[in-house]
Amino acid sequence: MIDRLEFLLALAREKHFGRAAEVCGVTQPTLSAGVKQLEESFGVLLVNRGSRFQGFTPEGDRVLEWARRIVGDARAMRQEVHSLKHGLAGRLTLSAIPTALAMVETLTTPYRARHPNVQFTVYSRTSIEVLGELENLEIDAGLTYLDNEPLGRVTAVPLYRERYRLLVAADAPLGNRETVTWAESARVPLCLLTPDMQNRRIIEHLLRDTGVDPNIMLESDSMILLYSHVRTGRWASVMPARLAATLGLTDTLRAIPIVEPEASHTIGLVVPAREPMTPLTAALVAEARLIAPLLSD
Amino acid sequence: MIDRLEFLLALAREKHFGRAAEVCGVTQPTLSAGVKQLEESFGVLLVNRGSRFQGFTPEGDRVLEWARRIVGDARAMRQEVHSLKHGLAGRLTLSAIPTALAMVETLTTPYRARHPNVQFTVYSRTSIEVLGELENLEIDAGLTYLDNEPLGRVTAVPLYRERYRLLVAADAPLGNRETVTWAESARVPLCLLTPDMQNRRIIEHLLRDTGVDPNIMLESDSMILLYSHVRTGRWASVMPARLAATLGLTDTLRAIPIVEPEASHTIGLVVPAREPMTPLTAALVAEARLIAPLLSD
DNA sequence: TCAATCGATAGGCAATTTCTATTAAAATGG
DNA sequence: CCATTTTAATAGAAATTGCCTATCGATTGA
Repeated sequence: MIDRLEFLLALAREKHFGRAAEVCGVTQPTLSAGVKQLEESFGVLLVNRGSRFQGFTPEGDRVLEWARRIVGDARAMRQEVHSLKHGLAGRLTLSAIPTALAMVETLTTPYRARHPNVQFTVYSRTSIEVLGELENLEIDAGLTYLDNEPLGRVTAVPLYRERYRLLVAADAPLGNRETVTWAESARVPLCLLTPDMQNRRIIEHLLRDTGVDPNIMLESDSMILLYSHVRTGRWASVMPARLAATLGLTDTLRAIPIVEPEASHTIGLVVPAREPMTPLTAALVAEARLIAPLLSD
Repeated sequence: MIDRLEFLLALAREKHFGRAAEVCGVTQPTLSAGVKQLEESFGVLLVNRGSRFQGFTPEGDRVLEWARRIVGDARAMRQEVHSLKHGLAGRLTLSAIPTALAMVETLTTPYRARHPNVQFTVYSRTSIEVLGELENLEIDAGLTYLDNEPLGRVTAVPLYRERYRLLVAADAPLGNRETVTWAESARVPLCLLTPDMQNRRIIEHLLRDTGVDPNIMLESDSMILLYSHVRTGRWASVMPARLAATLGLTDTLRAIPIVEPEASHTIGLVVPAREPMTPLTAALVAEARLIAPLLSD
């Protein structure tokens, strides 16, 4: 029964019988049969098919909702019983938006000190993907913006506020300034994240609000790629202050506060809104609540 | 998996492998094997055994807690999907304390008018049993005292307050009075419920508080039995006002308010504290909220 | 029209589940 | 103290279920 519900969850995120089967580690006929058995046991069609996956029926959507809950509870149960016997152990899977990747360490390092047997998997994802994966129980927690997109059924712990800096060589134009305006920044050729990233949309919005068309020379979904370009002193970028600080500034590279306006956005930990949480997730939320005051400015 | 968790729930309430198996419709070796498989899959012993059932281990208690939740959710899911297709249908199982049995009708009659395809099973139980059955998901809802024993993990809807009357023949001693005191009632030979019933304990307490040792001539767990005795005019009893009214008074039988003190206790609907509830249960709670104002005095 | 994609179906093998029958251990009762 | 009863575990057989490979039919797109 629970296996079948997992089939349904996989189908919801893959929207494709074959791929969903692969994710579940079974063959496509097995997954098809599993879904069909669910349908027979409920006496209702759950999936609209027409030689290909065409989404769920209304009943299917409801079952999906229950499946998330039941599968989540079953996992939490296993984890809790295991923790009772062997202490906190297992793997925490996180997804973080690229600009928050460098902050993950502030959570994982103290967590590991407390619970040395917990392993981590961290993905770099867009904020939309983070929420989708959270919804489908693909990940245990996410690090993303709390104050923009609607978050859905999650528990959120604010961690810090993202503020923006112009990263630019000291000898380049604007390189000697104490502050720059968004309008000035918009005139500099920039390296930014790709447009599917919310950080890019936020920054591009702030730049365009000045009435100037920004000049985006290079875009990537990798912060390392952006930084390695900026480090040469021949490119510039806009990035969150904490990230710039973490990446380290050379004497030729400056991170200049951008004003007018001094924009900021809240970044936080998001976990599925389940009560009770899995022990691993609960410990992560506890850790986040502990370190949040140390990060706020 | 879910079947195994049901085994565990049955074992929790029967405290006996054989009987639990029977309840689940399998043989004893099957249930034994099921529990053992759960233990193996968790890597922890769940049940203390020594040639007979000796309760659960701490881990077993935790798994039991999760099992209640998961099994409850699985049932709710089935019911909800069925309701989406065929409207509210199925069977609602209730347990009520004997003095509340006559009030069940005020809930079931309007419920049935709204949802004609729902069937009912109603048990007469002690208040302790009601809460136990609720805990183990044996019943969908209960009618019992809300203000005495601790209720546990339930949602409660107050319905009415139980007030006490001396049921006595008009030509018997005290039969002509407008009110009687508890002290006076304690001197009349009475028919009451058996001492395992909370109503009996409440009334006996009120009687004894006067300093008089009550004279309880006959006891039974059946209100019908008590009433049929009192109807002869040769016996007396103490019972809730609403119950006396429902049973009907003859011209030779009177229900006299008992004062000093004018005691009362709240009776209400209790359902498992689950969010969301099963559709059948949710509709019952809605009905209870509707009729509660009509019953309060 | 032809190839590719996608999901359903058929048939066979393997794993699992469940049953009956029996055993071992403990509790009960004379 | 011994015989009987009760209780749960075990062994082995039978049935069921689950999953895989191979294939088909339908749809899509070139």
